[in-house]
Amino acid sequence: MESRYSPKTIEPKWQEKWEKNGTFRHYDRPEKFYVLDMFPYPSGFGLHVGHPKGYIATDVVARMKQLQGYAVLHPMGWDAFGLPAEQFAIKNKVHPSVATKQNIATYKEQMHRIGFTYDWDREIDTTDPDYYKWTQWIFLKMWEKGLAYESHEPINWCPSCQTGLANEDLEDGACERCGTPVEKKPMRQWVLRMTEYADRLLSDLDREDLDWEEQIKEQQRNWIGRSEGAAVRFALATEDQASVEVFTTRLDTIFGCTYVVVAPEHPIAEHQGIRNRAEVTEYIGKTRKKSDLERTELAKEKTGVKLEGIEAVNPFTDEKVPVFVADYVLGSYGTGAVMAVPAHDERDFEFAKKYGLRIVETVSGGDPATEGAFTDDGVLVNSGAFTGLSSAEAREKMTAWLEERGFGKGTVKYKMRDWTFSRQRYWGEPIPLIHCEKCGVVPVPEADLPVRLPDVESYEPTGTGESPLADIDEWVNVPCPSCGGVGKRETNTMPQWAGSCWYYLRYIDPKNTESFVGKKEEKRWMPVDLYVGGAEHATRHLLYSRFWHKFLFDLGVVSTDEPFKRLVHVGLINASDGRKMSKRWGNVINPDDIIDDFGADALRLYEMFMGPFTQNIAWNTEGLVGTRRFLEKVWKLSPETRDGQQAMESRELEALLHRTMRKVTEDIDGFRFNTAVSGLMILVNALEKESRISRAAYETTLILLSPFAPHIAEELWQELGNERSIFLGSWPQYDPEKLIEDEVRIAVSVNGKVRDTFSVPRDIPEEELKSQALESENVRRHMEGKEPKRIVVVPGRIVNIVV
RNA sequence: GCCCAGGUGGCGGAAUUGGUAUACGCGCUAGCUUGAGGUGCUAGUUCUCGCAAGGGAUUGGAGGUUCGAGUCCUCUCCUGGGCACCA
Repeated sequence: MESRYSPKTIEPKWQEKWEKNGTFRHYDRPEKFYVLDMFPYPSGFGLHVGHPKGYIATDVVARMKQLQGYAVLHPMGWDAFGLPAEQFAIKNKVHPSVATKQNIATYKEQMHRIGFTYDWDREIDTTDPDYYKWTQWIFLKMWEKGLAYESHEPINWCPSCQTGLANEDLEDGACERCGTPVEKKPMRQWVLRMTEYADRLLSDLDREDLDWEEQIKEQQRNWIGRSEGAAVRFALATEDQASVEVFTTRLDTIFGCTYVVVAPEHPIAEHQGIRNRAEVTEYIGKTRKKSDLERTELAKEKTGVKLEGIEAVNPFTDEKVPVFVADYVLGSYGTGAVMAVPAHDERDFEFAKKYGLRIVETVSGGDPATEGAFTDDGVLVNSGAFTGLSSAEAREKMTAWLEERGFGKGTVKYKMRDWTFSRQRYWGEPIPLIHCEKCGVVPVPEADLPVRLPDVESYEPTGTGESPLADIDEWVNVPCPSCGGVGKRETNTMPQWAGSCWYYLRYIDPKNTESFVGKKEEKRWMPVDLYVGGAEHATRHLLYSRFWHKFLFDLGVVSTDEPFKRLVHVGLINASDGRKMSKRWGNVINPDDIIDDFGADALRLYEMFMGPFTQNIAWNTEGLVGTRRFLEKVWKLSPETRDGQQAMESRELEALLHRTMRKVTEDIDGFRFNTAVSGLMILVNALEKESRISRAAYETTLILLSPFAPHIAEELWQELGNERSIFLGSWPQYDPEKLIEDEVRIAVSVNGKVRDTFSVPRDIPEEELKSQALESENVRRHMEGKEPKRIVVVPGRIVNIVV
């Protein structure tokens, strides 16, 4: 065989054969392995070389797992609802589904060329009514259980996208999509009670069978933001016996509370007893107009207004303290009111200085007069009966004291908010509810699902808090399913993240019309054994889907309470200039071009070899030369060596072969693809130097290579005369006995510095090793005639002579 | 400010977990091959002194533990990511 290595011919050939023969659909094997990628949003720009990195990794794993005998489920689909398709529709007056279909076709074609093992019979598309029917169904279940509620609280509003946003959709107080600063806007919206699950979302992160990277778990912990503290009721010194409940994590400092602050949204700011009403109203009006960004970043200078005529009573001291309204207190966290302790809180300290308020030290350790607030724990002073206790003891005793007297109780608060779930846009799942004048909110009956997205004249957002759907009278006006009276459909749609909350369940049983997933199928495949995707989803998709999954678990329709057993995040591939790959910078590299020049196998190998998988890395097309050269080397390995004779490997080469079996297996399992590839390179370099290789060794090498470079491996495999696919063979298992080499290289060091090395038989006695070490000329020179004080021998490694 | 991750050749990066630092690959240098290209082949390549043998230095920096430290401990500097007036 003298043919040249031509990926252009062999790659499409095998892709087609695998697909036709169902090479990767062996679902009846006893042991299952479910390996999942975060499915992409099919944008109009197509894939760049960064996108497939994670897909290649899961494909490598999927291929190895299949060779190891598992039934492997490896599906792909499209998270296709979202703003870009809608914006494209507005501009070009085509239905978003048209552009979406085109984009999906492009993505799919690009993916095909890379040679993935996806089962396209299980392909799903979140915008398909047969799919979103079940997204709507799950929403209705949540509504039934009281987890979806209508709210009129001010929400994040992006004036450019003209839609409400969830907290998770913000980046530094701006819209994550378009960068426009977000405003607070009171608006009717649907909200999911995610906080109900906060404690479980947090504590289950510590489950031992949840094999997630610490980094991602930590991000979720921070996002959920659990604080233990106390809610304390401060009575108001007013006639109506009103009170303000504050939340604090530092109850131990309460004797130093010299005022109380409420957020501008707090109802007490409307209290009748306020004498400077005009001033307060003006202040609140001003803060309302500020964006979150302004309220945080720019408001370094704290502002506030004293509520004249209102005083709060500290339950511990019976002392009356003034009450302020100030926007450094957030209405959306805790109780929207805090007890201010300037001596032990930096924010309160700053505010107190500005407004000339008293500063009372109650924890020793600092000096408020000279050093500012002392925020550490310490020993209590000026704290009545609690003086002398440590902060921790005091918190415990003071909480008990509160609870006995009914002034408050120990509480836990979370930073995470409920999920603002409605969008005032077109291209999303319609929320399947009907507003009836008589019955209120009525769910669309299950039999009437899906509620399909109707065609509209204009996709333009209305900006009124309703979606463009509101203009379609014949769609909006429906009889109430409950009383038959006049009803109007809910016109808000679900957010981009809805469809991805449960898609991994649909792959398991994608054609089921009776249920979102069959019970038997669900039990067979869940949980997902390996999930790979971008770290940017740590506090969004990965939180949302855990929330939905736990809900489905409580509902009894799924059998696991965590969806993803093992999670690994993929490091980004940036452009060679270090920036993100983007149309905007003109630095995008298309995988099609790389495949044209180097082949899919070279691309796959390179992306795995570039560097540690989870790390961000800059693209470098020059590097592909190396993986292409490597494949050429593999290609040439065959002619001289496949002579049908029973060649025998040297003990040394055999050891290398078995070490490589172990290395490649363990490295793939551990996501150390870069070192797995380098191990393969070392093996091939060694084989290249041999005049003859046994068929067994050659086949083993091909199998080890096959997950990374499947096309060339399959081609060479079948060149050998094998008729079944290489991927229907079995993964090699190393023999621990053969890992060990007979000869070992020993280093000799004098005082820790290596002075010589020599080879000895592995089981040489220690004494002999010592004497051989002392014979070395160079070693003796460095001993300078001195007697060894001590000789440390590490068998098989090193002899260190101490003089 | 808080929480993660990480600093190793010209570059991407290895290092059996305390035992020969710089594997593997890119690039570079020299040579071969080709009409010409390089996605071909051979040799060399941490820096530094030396013709060589060999010496010295070196894993962001400073200390420490140890026969022995990239790896462990203390302090410190820098980079990337996340959170951030969360009481």
